[in-house]
Amino acid sequence: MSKQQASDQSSGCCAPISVSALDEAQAVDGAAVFKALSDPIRLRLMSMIASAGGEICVCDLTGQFEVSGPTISHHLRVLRQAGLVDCERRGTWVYYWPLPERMKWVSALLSVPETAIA
Amino acid sequence: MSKQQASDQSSGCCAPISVSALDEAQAVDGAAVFKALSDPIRLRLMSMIASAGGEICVCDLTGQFEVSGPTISHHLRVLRQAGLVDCERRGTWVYYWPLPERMKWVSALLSVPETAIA
DNA sequence: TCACTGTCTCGAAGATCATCTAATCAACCA
DNA sequence: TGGTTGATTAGATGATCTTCGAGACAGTGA
Repeated sequence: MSKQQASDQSSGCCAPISVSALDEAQAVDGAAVFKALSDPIRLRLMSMIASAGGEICVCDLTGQFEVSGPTISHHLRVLRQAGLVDCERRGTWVYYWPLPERMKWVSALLSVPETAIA
Repeated sequence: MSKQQASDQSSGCCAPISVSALDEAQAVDGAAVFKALSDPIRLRLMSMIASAGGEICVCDLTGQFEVSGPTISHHLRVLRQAGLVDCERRGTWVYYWPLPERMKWVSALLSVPETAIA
């Protein structure tokens, strides 16, 4: 598990898109993260994982949605491949936790400096 | 033009997803904005519009991409429907500008407070 | 070893999306 | 009025995505 990882542009952050335009590679990487968050179920999963204060068991996630287990598992894999979360099996259960660096990177991409508003 | 507007949750911002979990309505609204940004072409369009320092003509956008004019027009409509940009025809040309409030709302949704990292 | 629980993978069906060409609309100019 | 240019809309097509059921895998406990 947690073998595959998104391309590693998550650390060195680039300027917000409101300051300088993205090049194509940055756009492809950014779009992949936004695509991972573009489903209401995935966004709620991400939000539940991120607000859990550490980590959260899959069994605590599945019950919150009206879709089947395999579907939740699929959505979690998409979030994992986008580099937004990671996971680990411990005994019977699998635990997920957020990767804040990646979230900060995406958030900064969209941030609007005060100087850019006026 | 600029008739249709995204549902108006763009002003009053909710807590970041790393602080409290989203309810379903917030997730649907947020996912719609992320979906609009989930295509590399749309993300670059958004970035070019946001970094133009005011507004930008469609004719300055179309030439930057290897897809046809109607395709660019389609992507711009998606950004418009997500409430991320607005536009106006002036004479022969159509100009687009960013809506920073919406961008700030999305950015804040993903922001990671320092207290939440430790 | 065997049964059971929790989670993931696989393959298929239906829905949605990106893109194109052709046609239309809006503004300008001769 | 008719021609030209810039941009959007309409309709079609191929690709991608969401979801499910069935089955496989990992771990626990009798």
